[in-house]
Amino acid sequence: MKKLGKEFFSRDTEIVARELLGKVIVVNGKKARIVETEAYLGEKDPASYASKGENKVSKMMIQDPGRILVYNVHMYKMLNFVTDTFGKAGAVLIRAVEPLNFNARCNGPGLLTLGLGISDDFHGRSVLEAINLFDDEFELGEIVEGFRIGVTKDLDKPMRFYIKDNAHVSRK
DNA sequence: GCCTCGATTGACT
DNA sequence: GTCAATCGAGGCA
Repeated sequence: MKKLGKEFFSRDTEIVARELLGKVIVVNGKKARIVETEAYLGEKDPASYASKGENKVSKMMIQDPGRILVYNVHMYKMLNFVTDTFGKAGAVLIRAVEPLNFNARCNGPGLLTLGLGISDDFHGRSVLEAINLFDDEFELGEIVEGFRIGVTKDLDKPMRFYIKDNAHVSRK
């Protein structure tokens, strides 16, 4: 299996979000396949924290790519990967994964962090060190584009990507 | 310190 | 479809 490096994340957020589908994430000895992602862009994206000035999340979004970004919404943690180049805000939210060597519900951004044991400790650390991502040449089905879920102000462009007919994709 | 809000989820009508 | 649990961050004083 090929391990994903920093260069994978040093590209447009949208491209990274799309190509993250089907990749294998390994953390805490647990393996899961990514089946759903969303792209969050810079200042021009009203749903992105980067459009709300400087804060914990946006400061991480402009860091160098390949970092892990964790934040809270209600009582749940969200797992994101920082994308694009240093100084340019961008991040991909992992919305759903398919568990491979363990058993837990992971069909939602708040649930997969629970299932994988992601905590605030991961915030700011490198994808190359705290988490491993692999490309195992998985045969993707059709990729579906859609609008983001749960955001109050979305763009007029689809920023959500998921694998068609995958049972582990989050709700509706 | 106090108040509000949210990139959520699950239970309910 | 509606609603509440529950908590960190941000705004304000």
